[in-house]
Amino acid sequence: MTRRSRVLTDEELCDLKVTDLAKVRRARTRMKPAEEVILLAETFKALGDPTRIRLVHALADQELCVCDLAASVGVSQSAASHSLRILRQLRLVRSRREHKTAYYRLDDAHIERLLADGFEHVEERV
Amino acid sequence: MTRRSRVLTDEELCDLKVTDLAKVRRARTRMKPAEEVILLAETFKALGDPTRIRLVHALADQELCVCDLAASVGVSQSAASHSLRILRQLRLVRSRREHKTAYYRLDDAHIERLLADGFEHVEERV
DNA sequence: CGATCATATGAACATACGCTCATGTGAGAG
DNA sequence: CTCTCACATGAGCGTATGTTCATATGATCG
Repeated sequence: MTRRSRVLTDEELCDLKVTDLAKVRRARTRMKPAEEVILLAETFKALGDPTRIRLVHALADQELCVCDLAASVGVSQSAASHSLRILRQLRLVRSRREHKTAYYRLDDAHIERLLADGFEHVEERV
Repeated sequence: MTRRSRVLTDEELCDLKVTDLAKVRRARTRMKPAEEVILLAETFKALGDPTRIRLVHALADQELCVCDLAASVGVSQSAASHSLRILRQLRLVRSRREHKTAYYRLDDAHIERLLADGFEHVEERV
């Protein structure tokens, strides 16, 4: 999903100049494993779209079915469904079926906090 | 930067079926203004890339200059500089100049929390 | 069975993205 | 002044993204 984002090999890294080797070593030691970094990037990327922000924000308050979500955020049913699939694959939302209807809600409490932190950050910029 | 993400007009919305009008009204009332939503989407999109996640994570710990950042996250100086500009434009990082060197650090404490929340979320998925 | 409803999915299109490569800029050193 | 250093930026590339349109799925009803 996310670009392969190749990290330079050690050999290629030798071409890069460094001014403070201790700091670089420290940063590289602390670095999270590639798998986690990539998964987190995919998660943020999933939230990096106004429609999906609106979907998640709408679900922070109440459970909604697909057609009500589409109407709430102002996109077609198809567009809502495509976006919800992306959010579902990244465990940002989950759905349950009741008869013919699929009800969506946030997957866990982290998501709401992530969104709230984000809004808090942008609201400082008026 | 982020796609225009047009929200359907009221007229187009009439074509959408709704199962619970009260819930839809509630969601639409609670919805954040478009400007904030778009800015937040741009912010998450900026974090939606492994290289920029690594840059921000490296800066959570210490101030670093561009060449040390490039070496820390394993990309070329040019790629690091391009990515840093995006993070700077969204007020995720800020830089100061000292002689010929540009030192970067996180712009505020929110960013570190946003990243920590994100890692906490993905770490639950092993 | 066939018809309908709510949702999911595939193809296709225009646009956006992240990297590399080449070059620009501005401060310091000689 | 020229040269170098650390960084910034523009062009161009292959690829990824978000939407629409058309169609598929799967449950419910007559």
